[in-house]
Amino acid sequence: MTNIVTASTEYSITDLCKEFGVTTRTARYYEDIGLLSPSRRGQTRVYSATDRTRLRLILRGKRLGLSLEDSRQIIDMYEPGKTNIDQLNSLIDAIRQQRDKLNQQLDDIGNLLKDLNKAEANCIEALKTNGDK
Amino acid sequence: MTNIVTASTEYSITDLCKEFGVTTRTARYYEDIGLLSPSRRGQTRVYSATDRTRLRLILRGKRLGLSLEDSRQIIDMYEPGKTNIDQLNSLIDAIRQQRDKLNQQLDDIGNLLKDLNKAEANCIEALKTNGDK
DNA sequence: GGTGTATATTACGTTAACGTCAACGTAAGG
DNA sequence: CCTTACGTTGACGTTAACGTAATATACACC
Repeated sequence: MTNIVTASTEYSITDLCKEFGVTTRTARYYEDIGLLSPSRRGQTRVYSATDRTRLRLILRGKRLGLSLEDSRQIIDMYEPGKTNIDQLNSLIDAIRQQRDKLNQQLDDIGNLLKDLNKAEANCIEALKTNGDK
Repeated sequence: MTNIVTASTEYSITDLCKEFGVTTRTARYYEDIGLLSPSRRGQTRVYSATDRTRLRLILRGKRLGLSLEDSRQIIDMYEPGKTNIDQLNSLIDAIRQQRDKLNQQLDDIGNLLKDLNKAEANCIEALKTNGDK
């Protein structure tokens, strides 16, 4: 696999996908919608460390329930390219909105964790009293 | 709206939906798939405090990116009805899995918040240097 | 030289979670 | 009595995010 000559940091599509537990279809789909843009050796896709990072960020977003468009927006925040003042301001706005969502999630997770603890305690209690039969 | 005679804690579909910012279609859909089961006054749905709570939990789940099936599972954890030992054990297992997911999310949120802070700092910096023009 | 194994493109299929009509019933108000 | 507001049940439509199958190319191995 991993070519020896150009070994710097390149990944075949299957290697990269195996690493992250996604299918090749997924990687190609992300390319279709412009979330990834690996270079090509002939026809074959060659993924760089940058591509890998982007995929990692996308999947992190998915674990948080973000849409691919949300992830795209967030990833774009890292390499702004924005020069216009209006763009910068709306970017800051977007950042704050995402942060608000995340803080709401933090709150929700805290509550849900409490609920789960109670539920677990109930189960364990039920198991004890049930063990007496 | 809110009937005066039976005012204990009842909600019409529109009232409940307005409160949570969802459409009536959503509430009816949740009923279709068995996530809500309001009582009826004639044909008309009457939502109780319990129904309200369930809706609240569903929406909390959504904010965390859970599927409706995940939310159903979690809500079922609160009123176990489980009597069988095997059921109790698999329930505990489910609880732990959900908790693992939540801890992963906590980790992800922490990292993402850091990233957003950096991005914001970059923006503000760019605004300063841009302001000199 | 056949037999895999990885790659590609194209294209139709699928699932969740609703949106969006349409068509109708009913109770209240002017 | 007519309108307005809110309620009901269908039922087809829609979007995101892939799954899946068909077909074709290229390279390694025995």
